[in-house]
Amino acid sequence: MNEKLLKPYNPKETEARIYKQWEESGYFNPDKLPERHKEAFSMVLPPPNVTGILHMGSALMLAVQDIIIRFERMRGKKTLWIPGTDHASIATETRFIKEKKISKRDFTEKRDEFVELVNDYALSNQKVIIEQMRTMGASLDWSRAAYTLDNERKTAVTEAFIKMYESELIYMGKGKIVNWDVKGQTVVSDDEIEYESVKTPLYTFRYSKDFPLPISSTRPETKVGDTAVAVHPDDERYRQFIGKTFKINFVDTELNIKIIADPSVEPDFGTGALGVTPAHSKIDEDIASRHNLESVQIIDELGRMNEKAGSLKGKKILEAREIVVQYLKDNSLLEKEEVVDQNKPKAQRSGGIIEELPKRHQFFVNVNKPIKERGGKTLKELMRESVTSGKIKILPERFEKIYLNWIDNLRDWSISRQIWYGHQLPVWYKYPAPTDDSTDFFKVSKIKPEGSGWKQFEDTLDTWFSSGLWSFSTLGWPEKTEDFKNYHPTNVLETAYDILFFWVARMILMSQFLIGDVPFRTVYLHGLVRDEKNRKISKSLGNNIDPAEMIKQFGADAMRMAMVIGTSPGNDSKISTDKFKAYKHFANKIWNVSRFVLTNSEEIDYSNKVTLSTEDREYVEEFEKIIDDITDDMDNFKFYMAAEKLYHYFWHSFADIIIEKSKEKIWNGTAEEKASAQWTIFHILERSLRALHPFMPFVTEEIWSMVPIKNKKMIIVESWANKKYDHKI
RNA sequence: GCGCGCUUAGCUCAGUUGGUUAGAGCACCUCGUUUACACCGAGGGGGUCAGGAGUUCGAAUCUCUUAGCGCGCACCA
Repeated sequence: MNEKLLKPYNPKETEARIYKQWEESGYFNPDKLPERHKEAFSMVLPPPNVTGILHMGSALMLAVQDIIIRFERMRGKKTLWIPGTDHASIATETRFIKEKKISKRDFTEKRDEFVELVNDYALSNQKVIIEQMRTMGASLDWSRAAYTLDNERKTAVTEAFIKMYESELIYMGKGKIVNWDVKGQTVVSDDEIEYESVKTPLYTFRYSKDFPLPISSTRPETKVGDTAVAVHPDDERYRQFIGKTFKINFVDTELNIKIIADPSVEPDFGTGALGVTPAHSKIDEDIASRHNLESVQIIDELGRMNEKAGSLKGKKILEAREIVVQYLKDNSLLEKEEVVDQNKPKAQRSGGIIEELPKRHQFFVNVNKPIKERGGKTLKELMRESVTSGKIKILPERFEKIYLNWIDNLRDWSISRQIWYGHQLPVWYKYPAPTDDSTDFFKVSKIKPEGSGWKQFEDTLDTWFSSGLWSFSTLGWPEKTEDFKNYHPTNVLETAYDILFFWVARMILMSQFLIGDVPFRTVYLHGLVRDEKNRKISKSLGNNIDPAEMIKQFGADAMRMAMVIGTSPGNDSKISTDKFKAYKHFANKIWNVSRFVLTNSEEIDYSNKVTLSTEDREYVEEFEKIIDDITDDMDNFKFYMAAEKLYHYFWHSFADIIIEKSKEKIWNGTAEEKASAQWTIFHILERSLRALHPFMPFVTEEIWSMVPIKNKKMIIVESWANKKYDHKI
């Protein structure tokens, strides 16, 4: 009888020691697992950002994924779970600038110096995060740890970019409209925009007194960039004007407005006439390209009117709007002013206004281009088919519909960012760049091209470009490594639903094009963790529960159970300190039950037959049935269910009934009754510890070290509790 | 506009293909402490399963519908 057992369970004294034992055992590394582990099972950890400390969402994902990997390891799989961290380009750089109160302008000629500072900052954060992942008990193979910006991953990113460029999937958009984040001073993708619904005035007016048709706009200041008015071809009201061009003076700017007919115009919306601003609206850009209209940029990258805006030059957007509205009033051009609902686009990361404007030298991924190497299918089709064919299963299923809905509306992915911390594009040009964007002024290449004067493009890649390669870049791709052969496609991708498009979809895109296969078989999505008032946990609300603090107070096992129980797939979950407390009590319950069983039973030799009483046999059979159920739940990703069943069985059947009844038999029963009862409680405890291990690895490993079983190993590599996986001890 | 969810006990949520008296945790109430555990045990109260209609021998579960809440995408002249 171990003296440790006499005191209450103390996670603090136990966890770090156990984690060290696991690491020393090498069992996190599939190459060092015992013989019986043959069939490969792999997962990649969604790499946490190196922007700061671990949050509740990461704690949830670590808990769930570690449960999966420990379960499969016990079932005899050759398990690989790859850790890593994400440089999170835009997020890290923004955070660094804010925290250190640094201005990029001070580094105008010293980009390398700046990048090095950000990198130091990132790596020091990385250490903290990695340490916290360990405290969760995560059985990650640290020998294979990756960083999205390390050398191996740089090689993968460059290779991917060049391959995509050669297949004409990556192209340079020559003055194509981008989403410009005025505050963050960078281009962002469509997915990085959030919409805020606001009330805003909609003005209905004419450019000038003699202009025949009124138009409506919430942004009259952009109308100085108009080159056409579009009407529906069947609209009787305006048919007579189609094809005519009007020369007008609008707020001191000369405009040439051509009246065009385009079926995309809704006759019933507003006046049925649409002022076309080709430089500042993607829709208008499309109309303009159909009608060969001139495009005039009138807003600059600082969010001000430029020299093409005449007297408005230099004015901020809102100032310009006021001036224009005043002009309309002064000249009796304003016909109507009404308040309408509008979705105002904002940059998700910086919170800044998004302006649509044309920008040169920006790169895009074409999602509609047929790919020769992939049977003429487009990226969009490949992404779609991966799921519709059933090759990838998304759980819960409703997210498959959400995914497909997103694919159907997908536009080309803009991948250039005006951020310094990240993967610089492998694209070179002769300085200075030509002004006319002639087709071959740049070269795509791993290294600087021969000859003098070559300069690398300043821009870096969208951080999700490197994350998209994660399922195979972590396995050594583009090298043909053993790891890649053995572990790709990975089995399960477990992540939060809010990065389904950002990450999951991009991984499918990259893998389908570069590998010709899916990156994983099953996508299991968990929800967001919210506080007890159902608010999203965030720094600004100050409602952040620090996982590290919870682990200190209640132990990692309690933390894991609290994260998992009550958390159904794809649904947001609520967390409160009460929940941690409840499972801390449970850890102690397991401890106390073990103390009782181990002091009241002896070493079990499973080769010796014990004749069980009818009652005890029923207990054992009932237990086996429950373990079968739990195994099913695990197979179906119902971890919340499995955990709850285990909790309930262990406490309210095993402890409250079976153990209570065994006391009488052990203390006052016949020799047969005693032996039967002892065997039963020992057997159920021993099996329960195995079943509990994926969920509560520390306390079960600690107790296992005291359980008198012949030839036992650490519980982390023992067989799963299910009879099917029973092998003689 | 297109699409997807949710509404079950005071709170947080389960409830698989329709099948006895609808479950759990927390909270609450009563009783109990010399021998595994008060981080405990025994017992208890509490629900028109959002409203309505239908299918069925039978509906929390399937269909339609109303209301409220939430989410994704698109539009946003």
